[in-house]
Amino acid sequence: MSVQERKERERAGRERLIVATARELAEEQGWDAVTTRRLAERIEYSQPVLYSHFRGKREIIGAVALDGAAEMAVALRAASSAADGPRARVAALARAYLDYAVRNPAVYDAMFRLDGGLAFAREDTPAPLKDAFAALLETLGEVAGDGVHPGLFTETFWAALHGLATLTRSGRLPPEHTDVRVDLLVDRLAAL
Amino acid sequence: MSVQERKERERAGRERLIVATARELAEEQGWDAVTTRRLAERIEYSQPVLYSHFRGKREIIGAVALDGAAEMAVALRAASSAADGPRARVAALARAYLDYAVRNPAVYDAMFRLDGGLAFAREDTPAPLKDAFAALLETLGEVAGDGVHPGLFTETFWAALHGLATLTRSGRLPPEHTDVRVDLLVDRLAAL
DNA sequence: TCTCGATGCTAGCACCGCTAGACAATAGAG
DNA sequence: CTCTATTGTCTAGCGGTGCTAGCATCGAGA
Repeated sequence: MSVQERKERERAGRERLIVATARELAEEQGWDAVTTRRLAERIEYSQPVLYSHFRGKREIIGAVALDGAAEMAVALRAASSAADGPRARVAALARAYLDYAVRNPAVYDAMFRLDGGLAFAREDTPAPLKDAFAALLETLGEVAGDGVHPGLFTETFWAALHGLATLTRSGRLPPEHTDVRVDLLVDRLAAL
Repeated sequence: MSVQERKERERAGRERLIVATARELAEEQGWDAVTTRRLAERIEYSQPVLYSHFRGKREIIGAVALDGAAEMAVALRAASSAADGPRARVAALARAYLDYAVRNPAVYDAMFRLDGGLAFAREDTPAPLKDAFAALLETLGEVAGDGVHPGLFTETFWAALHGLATLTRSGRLPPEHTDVRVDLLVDRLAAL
């Protein structure tokens, strides 16, 4: 019986290794460089091993996305709770969000740009994704304003942040004055 | 001399055919399905012909993006000018933008999600891109509010729309209540 | 010690973007 | 009208991709 448990542990460890290595590789050289061959070589196993853990590359992206969501939720809550007053909390949250996107571009892509086969905004949405959204909601919900649904407000604010993050990183918005744009968003969108 | 002209015309015609066919194929089956082989087959030429017009697939995406930008600029100006008053103009503009993204998802991706090798927000930015941004600016600039740079305001508003468009289409935001989110954006962000 | 199932490997599929080099069509010279 | 030179297009192939069939090896339990 203990043999089986050891095997399961080893298997779980290898799965974590795959996900961590995929993330590393993606952050180093971009997701296009994360090929099954390169990934297999880095973990020192053959390609088919990857397929005994994940259905395919998509699921690996999904796994990285879930890790990232949990991480981001922590970062968002930390930033928000370190600030005093609604205005400061919202501003800190927004900055933390964009900061995470800049510091972890590949993970951000896995979460919000690439197809990781994950369900969003549904009952069967994985817990880490729900929790990351909850982290946004906790701070943004209190500045939604009268008669505005907190969830819808959070979604809208999130979309704006996402637009800034993606357009800036792809070079479609100039990198300067990002803070001005964020301030604009915070000052106008939040009902303070 | 006239022979040369005829050849140039034919060449230009074929180039338009390539771009139009790439766009068709992308709208029908997504950009992943736009392979050089399939594209070559549809235009009834061999693959290398594509490379005598474009450096590679990226440039073809860029060409589709430029067509789309010109088209979108027209749509935005039409929507805006058909509305009375700043509030209505901004709302019409926002709806037209999202409407274009929904109706032409592949073109939208070519413009704002994929890498078409185009320069954004610079002096050497292609005219159609500049003009599409100008179309946004014409309407949004007048509601930027005192002391807010019209360009920066337009960028921020655009980013918010882009976020809504991409998150909704990728299933990360539920498709319902899009109009509520847009109204929120218009009412709060614009200084009316 | 032997058997048998689990596990990881090699090899290969169909497809990708892209290109070298052979070949055919055609414009211009004589 | 013929010949040559150039232009244009094609076939074939390179190294890569995600993914999988089927074989070999290893180790647990009898």
